[in-house]
Amino acid sequence: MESCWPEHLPSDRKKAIDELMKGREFANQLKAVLCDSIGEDGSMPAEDLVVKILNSFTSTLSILNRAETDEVSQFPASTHVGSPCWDGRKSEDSGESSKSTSTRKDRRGCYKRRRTSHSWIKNSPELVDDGRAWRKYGQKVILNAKYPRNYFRCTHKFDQGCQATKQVQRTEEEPPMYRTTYYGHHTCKNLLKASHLFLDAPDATDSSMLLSFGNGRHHHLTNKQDTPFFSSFHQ
DNA sequence: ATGATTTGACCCTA
DNA sequence: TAGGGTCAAATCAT
Repeated sequence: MESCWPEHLPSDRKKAIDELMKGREFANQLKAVLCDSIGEDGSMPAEDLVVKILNSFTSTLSILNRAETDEVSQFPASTHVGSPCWDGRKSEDSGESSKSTSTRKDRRGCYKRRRTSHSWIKNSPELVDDGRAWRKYGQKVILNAKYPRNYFRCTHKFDQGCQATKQVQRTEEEPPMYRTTYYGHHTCKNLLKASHLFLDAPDATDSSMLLSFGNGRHHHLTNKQDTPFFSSFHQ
């Protein structure tokens, strides 16, 4: 498998940083070129794109630099040994048996600190499809929040080891507002859905970017999965 | 049959 | 200990 990142190779990291700095420099130059050639009408999607690229470079560089100093012990050493580096939870090699309380206890130490990982927030009045395949894995009622928070991970977490997750929470503002907090970057190859977006052919049956927002811990719905979804494409 | 969602329990951090 | 993040069995949808 090509799952684990070469995080323990400082020389590779240096090279990666070097390459990223070069890339950022090139993006800067590209931006300058674009600024020269773009008209005065104010709309410059290309420059917008460049800005995003630059932000991406900058973020990645800061992640790498930070990791060099204080994220050395981000992952428990045991997770690198003989188990998938992205989780290492399934350590019950004794087959099933489970059911006992001891299997739950095995989760000890498996959580990572959220604070140290890179994140960014996106607010939107609608639930917009970001072109990625997400899988909902949890929902929590948050203190002092009117709406529950929804937790998503990348669908390819286990088959490609993609670490990306996101949280979506509706704010209490009058025009409904959805705050999406992204954690980590996608390392998976997931271009199928993205191309679907550009084709603008939602097929009506596969608008898989669906989020649910109940009013609390229990949805007061007639049926369990009657109407718990909002389609991001319905306008 | 397979994959996604729901939801209560578990576990970690502050 | 409370609040929040994650797991995983049960359930639902395709």
